[in-house]
Amino acid sequence: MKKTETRIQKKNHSAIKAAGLKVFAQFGFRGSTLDQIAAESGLSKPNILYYFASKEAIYEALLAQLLTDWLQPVRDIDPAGDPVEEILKYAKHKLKMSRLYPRESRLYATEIIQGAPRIKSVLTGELREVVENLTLLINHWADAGLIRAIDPYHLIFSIWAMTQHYADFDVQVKAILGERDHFEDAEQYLEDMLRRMLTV
Amino acid sequence: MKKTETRIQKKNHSAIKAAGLKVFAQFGFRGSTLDQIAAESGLSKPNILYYFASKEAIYEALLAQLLTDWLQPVRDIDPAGDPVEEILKYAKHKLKMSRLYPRESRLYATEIIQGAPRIKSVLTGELREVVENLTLLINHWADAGLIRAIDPYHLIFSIWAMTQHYADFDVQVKAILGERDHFEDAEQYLEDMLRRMLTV
DNA sequence: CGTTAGTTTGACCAGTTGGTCAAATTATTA
DNA sequence: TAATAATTTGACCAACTGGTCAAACTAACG
Repeated sequence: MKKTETRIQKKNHSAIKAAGLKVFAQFGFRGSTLDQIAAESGLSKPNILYYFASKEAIYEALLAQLLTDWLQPVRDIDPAGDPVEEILKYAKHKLKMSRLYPRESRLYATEIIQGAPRIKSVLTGELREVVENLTLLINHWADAGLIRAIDPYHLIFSIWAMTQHYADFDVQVKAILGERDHFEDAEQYLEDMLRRMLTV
Repeated sequence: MKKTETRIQKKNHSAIKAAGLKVFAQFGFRGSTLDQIAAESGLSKPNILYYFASKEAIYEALLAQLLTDWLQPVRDIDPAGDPVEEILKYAKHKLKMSRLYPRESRLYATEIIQGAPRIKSVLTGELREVVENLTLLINHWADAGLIRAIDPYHLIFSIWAMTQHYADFDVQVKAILGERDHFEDAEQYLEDMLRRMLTV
C-alpha cells in the first residue's frame, strides 16, 4: 500500500496527523476545522488536502491507528501468566497510556460519546471479540480458583473507566489535586483496588 | 431575576434547553449548530434567539443547571451517617443519574474533555471546595476506624469514573454487552467494589 | 544541467454558520 | 373589542466552512 513514501511525505503525513490529533481531541470531528489543523501543522490548507483526501480521512487515519494501539495490550495478556499480575500489568499499561497519550484517549472518548458513528462496526466486531476472549479467560481463572469469582465485564469496564478518567478528565483532576503529577498515587490506588477485587 | 415567566416562555425555554442538551451532548459546543437545535426543538432559529441571547447562552444555561445537580448529592452526604452506607448511597445515586440522564453526563464530559473553558472557575472553586470537604470527612472516618484508610481523592475519582462511564461510553458498553439493561449488574459490581475498598 | 516528478500555494467556490431586523402574527388585558 | 404587549418569522448578512484547481515552485535524478 505505502510502498514508497518520500522523506517529505513521511514528514508531512505525521505533522498533519499530530496536528489533527491535537485539534480533533479537543473539539471533536465536527467542531474541528481544516484551518485549525493547517495552523497547528504549519502547512497550508490546500497542502493538507494534497496529503489527505479530506478532513474525514485525517480523522479516520487517527482512529485506525488508535484502535490497534488500544486492542494490542488486551491481546498481550498471557493466559499462562499469573492472573492477578497479568490483569495488573494490563491496567498499569492502560494507565501509562493515559499519562503519555492523553490526547489519543480524549480523541477516542469524543468519538464514543458522539455515538461512535465511524467505528461502531469495530466496537461490535474486533473490540467485542477481544473482550469476549478476555472474559472467558477471567472466568477460567476464577473457575480454577486463581482469582475470586467476579463479573469480568464490569471488571474490564472499571479498569477502562478509571484509567481513562485521568486523561479525559485531566482538567478536573488537576483542578482538585493541583498541577503536580498524580499518576503515582493513581497507580497505587488502582493496584490496591484490583488486588482487593481479585484475591479472595 | 425570573419573576414573571409567561406560560409560553416557560414552555419554549425548556423546549430549547431540552433540544440544546440533546445536540450539545452529542457534538460539543462548536460542533453543534443553532439550526440543529431549532430543528430538534421545533422552533425557528430567530425564535430561539428571541429566548436566548446566543448559542453560547443556551449552552451556559445547561451547564449551570448541570453543575448544581452534580454538586448537591455530594453535599447531601451525611457526616453523622454510617460511612460505608453514605458513600454507597452517593455512588448509587451517581449511577442512577447516569442511567436516567446520560445526556447530561455526556454534555459535562465533552465540556471537560475540551478543557472546560467555560467552567474552569467552578472546578477550581465550588467543586474543589466540595471535594475538599468530602476528603476531610473520609479521612475523619478513617481516623475514627469506621472505614479503612484510603486515598480519598482517588476513591472519589474512581466513583465518578465508573458511574459516568456507563453514560459516556454507552455505545461501547452496549456493543460489548448487548442492548439489555446492564445497570443492575453495574450497581452490584460497584457496591461490591466499594465495600471491599472501605471495610477492613 | 535539463527534465521530470513531487510539492506548495493564491485565488476561488458553493454551502453553512451565528446572528439581525423589520414586519407580521398571536396573546393578553383594559 | 380595541389597544398593547409578547411572539414568530422570512429575508438577509458577513464570516467561515471544506474543498478545488491551475499555476508556480522545488527536489530528484539521469
